[in-house]
Amino acid sequence: MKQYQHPTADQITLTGVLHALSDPVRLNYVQCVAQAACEQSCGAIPTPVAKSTMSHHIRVLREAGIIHIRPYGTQSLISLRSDELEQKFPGVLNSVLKSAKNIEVTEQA
Amino acid sequence: MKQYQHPTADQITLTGVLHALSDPVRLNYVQCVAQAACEQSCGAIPTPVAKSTMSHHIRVLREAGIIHIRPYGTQSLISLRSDELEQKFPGVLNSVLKSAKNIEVTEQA
DNA sequence: TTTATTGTTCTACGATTATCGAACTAATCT
DNA sequence: AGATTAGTTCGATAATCGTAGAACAATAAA
Repeated sequence: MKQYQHPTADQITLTGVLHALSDPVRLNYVQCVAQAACEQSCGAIPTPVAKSTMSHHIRVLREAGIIHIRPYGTQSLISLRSDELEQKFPGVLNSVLKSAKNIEVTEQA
Repeated sequence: MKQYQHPTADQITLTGVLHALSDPVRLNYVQCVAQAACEQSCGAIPTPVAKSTMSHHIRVLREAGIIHIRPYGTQSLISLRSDELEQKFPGVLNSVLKSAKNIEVTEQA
């Protein structure tokens, strides 16, 4: 069974988190996972890039400590480490996701 | 008199802001400017890198819309565009700066 | 006018990053 | 057992990034 390494809370850094969220592909991905409010398989989320590129981005998000990956058969189930991030960097993830959501709405106007 | 181009509020992007803040040198710099609570000259803030590197970083912060630069004689006076950023991305800058400050305190423990 | 100060730009380098197609791996389905 | 599915890794490319020393530019001080 494939096992993924996730950083402990101590290993998560603010600049690492900001860096991971500063890429539009990754920010959009995290938004979609957040909106789903439950574990999503990798492929459940539409992506504008190749599968290999998406694997790369998901690895960046995992290594930054933003997502948790749970293997489930041939799928990888993704969830946000919201609680740990909120405890470590209060308000950062939530405010970023809210702003990203507002942008989405504004751009659809 | 040297004039600096600053992006308008419309031109400021969330990923641009996150990218600019994801570098430790720039995050530290923005923290120092925030703590000062008034315009600082470039050189008033200690930096761990060469002057030319710092000029580069300051340009990135300006182009991301995080800081405003006002030439003042041979100096450049730096201020945070806090209000505009708060209006556009509520809570993002403040929560990031608070977390950065907490890290600073924790690391001194 | 010359010198000093502050900060910028130029140029270059090494490292990192995002991208993708091809090939691969592990689990599940038939 | 073979085929399918989901996702990963490999290897390559091009672009971006952070770094710095040297040279420069604008302003102020002497």
